Amino acid sequence: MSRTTHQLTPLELEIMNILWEHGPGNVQAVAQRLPERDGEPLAYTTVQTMLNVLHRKGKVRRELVDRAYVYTPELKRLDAMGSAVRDLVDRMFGGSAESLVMGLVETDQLTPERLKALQEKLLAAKAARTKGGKK
Amino acid sequence: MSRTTHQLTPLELEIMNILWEHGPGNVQAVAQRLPERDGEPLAYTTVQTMLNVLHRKGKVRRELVDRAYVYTPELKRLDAMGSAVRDLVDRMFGGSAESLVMGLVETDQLTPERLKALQEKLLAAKAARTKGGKK
DNA sequence: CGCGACCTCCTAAATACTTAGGACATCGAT
DNA sequence: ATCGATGTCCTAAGTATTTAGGAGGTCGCG
Repeated sequence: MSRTTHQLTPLELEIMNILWEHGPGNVQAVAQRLPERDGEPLAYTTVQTMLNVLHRKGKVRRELVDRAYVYTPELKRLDAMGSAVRDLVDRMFGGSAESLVMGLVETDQLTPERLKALQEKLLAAKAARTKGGKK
Repeated sequence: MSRTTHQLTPLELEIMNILWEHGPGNVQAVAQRLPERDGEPLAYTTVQTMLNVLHRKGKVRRELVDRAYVYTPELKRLDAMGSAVRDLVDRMFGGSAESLVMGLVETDQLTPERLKALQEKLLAAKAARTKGGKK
């Protein structure tokens, strides 16, 4: 067993983001939504190559529709988030998620006030889920 | 101008972590603290190369002591944290720090309860700082 | 003095990531 | 039937990252 996590590379992630946000699409759809690189868009074949890579790695599924393949995310966004965050927490914050949140505050990316509001919302949501809820 | 941020690569970060935690050190000190790779430690010269790279990039300063260079972090840990987190937030959470915290909870890396405790601590600290404090 | 220990610098090579061109197939329209 | 648009596959090359060997310098010791 080697690296089970197989973190997404930057460009792979950009493409997955497009698929997660706009739903399944073909090469053209993805290419159109990718932001330009130094004023020039990425070549069609470049995007295609990346989608191929993603497919080979099992991160997307594909299906022939008309002439072109339509790519659909296989990897769940939440799973990608989970491992990306875990990765950062391990590398940079000694494995402590709390440290990451503190870091967010210390580097002025989040104020304690906003954190409080968010936390209350999350707690409320959890309470609701526990009491009434369908899981 | 190209990439101003110049994110640290994984191995660069590992080395910076050692320097941040244990203070300035020479190649040997760093090499000893790096965990093994597939059962074998990294070669002395490999560590040296990395320290060279870090030096060329201005992330560390170095100073000849006796025979060997002693490397000292130039980049502040907080700055590295800041840009690593900002990077993740941008790539994965659409620029929203709150989304990152939510992600932490959704992926079971942090409970709302622990978040609450943390948030209270942070608010208290801030209040103290604002009222009495130095800084 | 010559040797081993220790260290630096230079250089190269393996791997991973990004980028993209060219060959070829198919469909629809001229 | 040919042409252009569109799409795939294969392949290669550029760049970044990681890994490490070899040449050569200096110091202390027998």
